[in-house]
Amino acid sequence: MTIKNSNIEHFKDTLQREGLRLTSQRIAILEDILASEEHRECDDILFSLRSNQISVSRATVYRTLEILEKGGFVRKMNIGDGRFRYENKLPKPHHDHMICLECGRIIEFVDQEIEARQVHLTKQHNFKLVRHIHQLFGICEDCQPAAANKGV
Amino acid sequence: MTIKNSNIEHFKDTLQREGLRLTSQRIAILEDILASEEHRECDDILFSLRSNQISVSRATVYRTLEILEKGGFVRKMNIGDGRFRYENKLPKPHHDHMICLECGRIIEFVDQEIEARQVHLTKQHNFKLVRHIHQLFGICEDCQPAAANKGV
DNA sequence: TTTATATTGAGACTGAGTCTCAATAAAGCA
DNA sequence: TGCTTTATTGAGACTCAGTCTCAATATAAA
Repeated sequence: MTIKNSNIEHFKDTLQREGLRLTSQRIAILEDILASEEHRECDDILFSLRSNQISVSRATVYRTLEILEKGGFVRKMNIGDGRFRYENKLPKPHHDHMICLECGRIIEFVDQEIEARQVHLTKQHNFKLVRHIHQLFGICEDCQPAAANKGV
Repeated sequence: MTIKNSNIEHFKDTLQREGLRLTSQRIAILEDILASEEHRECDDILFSLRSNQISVSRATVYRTLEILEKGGFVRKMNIGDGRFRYENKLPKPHHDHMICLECGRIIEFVDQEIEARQVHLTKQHNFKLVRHIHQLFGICEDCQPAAANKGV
């Protein structure tokens, strides 16, 4: 069985457990997300589907993204510009993001020391850690000459 | 000179440097923010002003918040719910936030090891760090019994 | 004062995301 | 296979935070 098919099977199980139905739209959206490594917003996914001659409504994309997020297939993230982005979460271990302020490029990172400090700090406050966001904003390698010319 | 007055003076300088005018609305908004230690959204500030019989339009609050943010008087933050919050930044050293998913309470924290690791990680990627967001979401001490009853 | 122009307020507008509801399509069952 | 129940879909109305417009007003400098 291919990885893709095993994901579809896993999705099927998730839906069944929740009393939800397996529809062609839901499968198309999941497949589109599995095929991308980007951090996309809803409309990016919608247009990607359309470019493959798959017509799904915006409402259905939002609804399906919610199911996929709850099921752990997708990670919903917010880089502070007021819009949400979604990334394929399936084969990936936990990571955080560096975000280039010039070009929007996203670099993933993970650091065990930081993870450990977070646990330590929350314990100090008797705070039960559920999840976290850690985003480093700056200028990526490729944009540094350009940014310097603009006086950043 | 009081701390409050020195802040107003500082604000006056900032405005002058930018060719902006000192208006009663701008002073009222700055004073309201200086008087609060909370992480508030625009409307909270607006209603706080109104409760002091100060009438300012929403547009002016947004416009002034932008000036205050650029001038380093205010920190604009996003806790992932699609709305922006503003906090008085003046007397405060840098810090990050733990956010209670139950009650919305915000606990400030700072950790030098994490700060150092961030610098280290960005250097590895030749990424020029400008600012960062680090938010720990979970259940605060006070909400843990309540959350347990709800099966969280 | 007078003048030039920055600022304000009211409300129109924008855009991401949600909701509504009639039409459609899964899924279980006979 | 066809029938029935009910979850899902699509289109577009709606919401809500935040932005923009523009005439009226207020500031600052002369």
